[in-house]
Amino acid sequence: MAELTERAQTLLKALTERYIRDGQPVGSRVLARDAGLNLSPATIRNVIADLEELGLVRSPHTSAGRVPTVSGYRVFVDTLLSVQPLDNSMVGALKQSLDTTADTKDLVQKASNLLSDVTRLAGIVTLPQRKHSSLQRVEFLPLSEKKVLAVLVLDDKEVRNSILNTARHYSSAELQQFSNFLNAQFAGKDLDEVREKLLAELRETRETLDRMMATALEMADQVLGTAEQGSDYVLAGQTNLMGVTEFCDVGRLRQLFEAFNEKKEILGLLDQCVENEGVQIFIGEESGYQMLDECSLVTAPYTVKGKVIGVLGVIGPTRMAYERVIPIVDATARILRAALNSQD
Amino acid sequence: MAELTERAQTLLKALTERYIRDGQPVGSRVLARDAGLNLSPATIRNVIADLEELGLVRSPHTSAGRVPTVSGYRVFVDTLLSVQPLDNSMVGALKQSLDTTADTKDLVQKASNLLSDVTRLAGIVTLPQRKHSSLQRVEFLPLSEKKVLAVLVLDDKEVRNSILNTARHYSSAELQQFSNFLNAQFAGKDLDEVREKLLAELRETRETLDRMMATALEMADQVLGTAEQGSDYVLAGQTNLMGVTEFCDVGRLRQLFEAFNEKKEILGLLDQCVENEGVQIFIGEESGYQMLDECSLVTAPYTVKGKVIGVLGVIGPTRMAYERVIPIVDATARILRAALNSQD
DNA sequence: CTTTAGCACTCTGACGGGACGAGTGCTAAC
DNA sequence: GTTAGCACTCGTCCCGTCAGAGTGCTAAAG
Repeated sequence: MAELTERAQTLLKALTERYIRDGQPVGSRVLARDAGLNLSPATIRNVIADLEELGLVRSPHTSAGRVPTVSGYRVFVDTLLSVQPLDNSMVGALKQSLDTTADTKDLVQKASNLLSDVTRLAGIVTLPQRKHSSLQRVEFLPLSEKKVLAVLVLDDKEVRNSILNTARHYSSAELQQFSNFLNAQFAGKDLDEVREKLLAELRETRETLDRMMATALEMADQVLGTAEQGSDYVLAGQTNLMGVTEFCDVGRLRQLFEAFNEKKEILGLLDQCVENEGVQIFIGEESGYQMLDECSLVTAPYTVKGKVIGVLGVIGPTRMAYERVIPIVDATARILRAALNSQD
Repeated sequence: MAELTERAQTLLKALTERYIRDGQPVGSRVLARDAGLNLSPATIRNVIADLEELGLVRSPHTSAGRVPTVSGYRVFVDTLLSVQPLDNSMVGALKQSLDTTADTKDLVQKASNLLSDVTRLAGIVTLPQRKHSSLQRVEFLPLSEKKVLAVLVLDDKEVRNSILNTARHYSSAELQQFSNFLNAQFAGKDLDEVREKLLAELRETRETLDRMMATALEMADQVLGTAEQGSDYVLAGQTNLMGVTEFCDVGRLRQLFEAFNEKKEILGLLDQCVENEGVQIFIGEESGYQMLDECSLVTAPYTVKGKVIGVLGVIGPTRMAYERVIPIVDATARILRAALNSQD
């Protein structure tokens, strides 16, 4: 692949940019004017023919211009693209919209909106994976005759409560005891570590027949069960995709939206981006999911305390303005990280 | 309007049903076969001409069949419609999917999914209006140096927490005092009543300079502020609408989806249904919102302890199977009410 | 007076051909 | 290596035609 001549590269770049701009197959004539090289259309045609040979462009039909293929886009984003640095006012604006006072869920929602607003495409942000976060404390409050409210504090920004149905009534004092016991045992530990120890203790304690501890542990187990939600994401700005000419067909659009509802597959795809540091791009069928056929996905992971805990990105047509979208996704990831890490 | 002859009614009914069934303008020939009356197409045409005069049907173009107008639909649903009673197995299935263990938010989400799944249209459920519900208790927990977690228990199913940023650190003991004080004062009272008393006390207490009480009240005020979210709704199954032939145009579809995102207008519409007991129907432009032009909305309010606290319903094309949708909406409202009222 | 048959009329949608424009590939000349 | 010229191929747009569906009207039958 590296044996593309400089000229061929320039032309592929010009062609792709042009096609991204106005969505029409690009002919040799416009390319001659557009590319800056002082060449006649005929020469251009020769070079383009080579590109076609290599599978980087193709023509939709005999006498139309050329359109980048998936490989063409790949080369374009990997080696030809000149990303526009984000101007500072933009960064400021982004930062401002993600004020740090909100809780995690809010932040994620806002980040998603932000991405979709700024790119005019669909924004997607996974909820932070909390299984590696530590348990700060647990509280139990009596709610009614046979209901107990469990409050799980994960960190400064993340609190979850769940309602437990109990076999009998528990008094405030009893519950307080439970809380104290559990906090002494588990506070500060990782959630999955807690889970593990919990099960071990549960087995052991059953044998020693310490009713109170057993109950406390069972309760804790229940809470963790409900708290350990599967991963999920927040999507925003799907309607933006309806403006895109590629999806003028309702059938296509429907497929896409149904994929969004399914979540499983999209999540699988997003999971692949977790390892990769920095911006990652899936173009069209590269994703392996054919409902994202004419879509590209631009993602970046975000971290808390150095650990990657989620992914955010933008979904749009393959024909999207990568040079604009990439820095935006990148910046948003950094800003979200900053917002999540701020401990004020 | 009541001066429709029996025959005209029968024909309008047959025509509407037929049109709902297959979406094509209905001609006199099919109507002659379909309506059960033993009349020739020619006779039918005369009657239909009268209906057109009355504005109940219209033809899309000169030599097409007829289509019901909004007024036509109105007459149809108000006086001609024979709603199918829901068979019991269906009711059972509905009940089952709304198990009562979930919390309010979950229930609402599930109800919405249910509506959309069963009707194959879009389901919509407003979140319960909680401003008339009573405050069961308040708890404050220290979270970190200058953060306090406030837990607001509204009732057995509804717990909210919010994180307060405080001016200085408060100890567990202090916070416990606050909780006790507030619970003594306000537990069991309506939320807006609490709010009112709170403001009054706040003024008074400032003068007496009781620092502790003042702080407690201020905190409570903050919590109430965050807890009193504006009304909102949960929508499900929008993708179902993409299968509907009426919305084959992406532009239309987009308008509709953007209206869903706006929420304000839809909420305004739903609010109108709160007063009305039982199922209410908006057909097409009747709603007054032109983004719902070719849509109908079938709603029913749901209650808790006798008070209407929300609305649920279905959004679909005017050409929807009312006789099926109406009982489903009705039943779902009852089932949701049962689920919300169960106090086990 | 109501119902019906017959008929002319109108409109839509599908099909097909011709003109046009865009763009290519090839060849031969620079 | 580059370019101009030219024949060729498609896709699109614009009719004109034709069949089908359904109407409105009129005149006859019940």
